[in-house]
Amino acid sequence: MIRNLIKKEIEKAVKKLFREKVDFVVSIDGRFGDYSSNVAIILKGDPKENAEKIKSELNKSKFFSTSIAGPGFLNFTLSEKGLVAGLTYICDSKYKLILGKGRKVQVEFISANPTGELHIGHGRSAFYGDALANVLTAVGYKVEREYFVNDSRESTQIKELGKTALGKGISYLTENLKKKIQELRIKNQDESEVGYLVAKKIQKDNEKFIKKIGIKFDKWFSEEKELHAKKVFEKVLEMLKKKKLAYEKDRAIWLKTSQFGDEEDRVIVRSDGAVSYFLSDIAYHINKFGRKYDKVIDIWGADHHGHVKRMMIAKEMLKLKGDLEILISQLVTLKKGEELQKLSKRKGNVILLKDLVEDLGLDAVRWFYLQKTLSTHMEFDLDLAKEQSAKNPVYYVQYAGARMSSILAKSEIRSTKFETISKSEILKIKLVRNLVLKLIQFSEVVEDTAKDYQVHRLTTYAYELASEFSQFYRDVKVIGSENEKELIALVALTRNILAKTLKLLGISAPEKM
RNA sequence: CCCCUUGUAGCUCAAUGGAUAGAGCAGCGCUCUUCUAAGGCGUUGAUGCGGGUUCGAUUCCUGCCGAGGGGACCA
Repeated sequence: MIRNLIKKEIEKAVKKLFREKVDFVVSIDGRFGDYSSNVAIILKGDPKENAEKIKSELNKSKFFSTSIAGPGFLNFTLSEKGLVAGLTYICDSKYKLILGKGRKVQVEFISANPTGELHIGHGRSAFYGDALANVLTAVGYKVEREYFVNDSRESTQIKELGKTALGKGISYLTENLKKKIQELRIKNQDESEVGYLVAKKIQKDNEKFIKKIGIKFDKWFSEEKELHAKKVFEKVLEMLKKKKLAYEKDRAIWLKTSQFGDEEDRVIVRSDGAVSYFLSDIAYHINKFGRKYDKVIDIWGADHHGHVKRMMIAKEMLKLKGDLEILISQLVTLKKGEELQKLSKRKGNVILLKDLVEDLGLDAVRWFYLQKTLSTHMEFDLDLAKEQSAKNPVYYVQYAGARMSSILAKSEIRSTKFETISKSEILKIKLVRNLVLKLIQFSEVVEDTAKDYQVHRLTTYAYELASEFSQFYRDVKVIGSENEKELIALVALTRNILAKTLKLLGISAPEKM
């Protein structure tokens, strides 16, 4: 909010002083001030002269003071009025981040095949997708979470699963699956049917587990029920043929994606008559956009990245309305000795997410995943993860929160209105000022994250906030202070913002540790 | 061979084209008569290699080297 205010003031000044329009940034940078901007350097002419001009124009502001440094950077230091304005903004209960403006967004993630339990690779998409959905909700989008269940009787993996259940194969075979197969007392001999039944059971377990790790989906979209049973593929095919976007060749049906920039046309119905994955995806996206989302976000594993282009092309071909964004999550490889091994459910070479959560605890696991960007190539080492877990920064952050709770519980003062902070002298204390600045950044961090989806920024922010508080805690005694009332309000606010940040990440904020 | 992603400190990760590349862990020093020492303070230590664009490059372009993924009528 303060950042936007500074930006607007600069824009005003630039408009008045220069004829140019420039694309400048105001960044949170505490090294030389509280915020800083490169505007004077980007403008034509001598950067320092530009900076001087802008500075003298901005000096009218009562919210911040401006200084010039380096090659022409403008650094802004908030005045007390500025700090109070920032605080007011994040405290105002009526206030809501309105970036999303109530637009409908769907986030589809995990969507693991119902052929086995979730492994550590799925953990990424699971927690990232969940946190992203939280953030988008926080800025005013209407968000729906969806999980695509790849349970079509026709699909290869369901048939393979059926084969295994009938003792004719070993794909996906684990101890757990053996148990399930026994429980089902299979009589039917049809691979598809058996596979479907087993998959249904596996899916049910996975849904239970996902709920247990704190993720709630609005919709579990069954390929079999929603697409296959409703003959959607036939309808889509007919439509594609009618629009002359599909044709038959070598007994298969192809989509003319090459006319829209793809390297080659793609098969949508195999020569054996089975629907390809691509057609299934197209039908699914027609369904999605038919539900009138303004934006659809798919989170896919890197092994599907080759499909991104053709999916985008298909969307264009069909003129589906709304934005489609496909995010790629890099895969997780297992480190065993010096060798890297790809996770494979078919080979049974996996570490289950369930086991990881049991060993390390949900909060530590969530933090572990969420502190990395989606593009990090993770080499997973279970021993290392366990070793690190005890020192997971999540505990540091939670510990700071517990200290805040402890202060609040011990103080006699129960009124925690933020207005008291602004009316007092405490803003003159350096450590209070630092803490307040960090609090003010909260809305800015959330806003940035909603724009670029870099959810890990929130873990960094949570850590920084905890760190600012820890320093404050060391030197500023709250209970018994002559400013106790004001300081209590500050602690309560810090506690509130920290809890909000952790909630976005899906991490708990215990009162005691 | 082609395409995508990627290479930052001993390890795990950050860094909207910006200023002195940040954290955590590990290491080495301090620091509990004080609201929780799971804390605080200090310190050692890094952009794979070579060009280019730019006032400025970890970031953009390009060549090489390494890693992961894709290049199926599997998903």
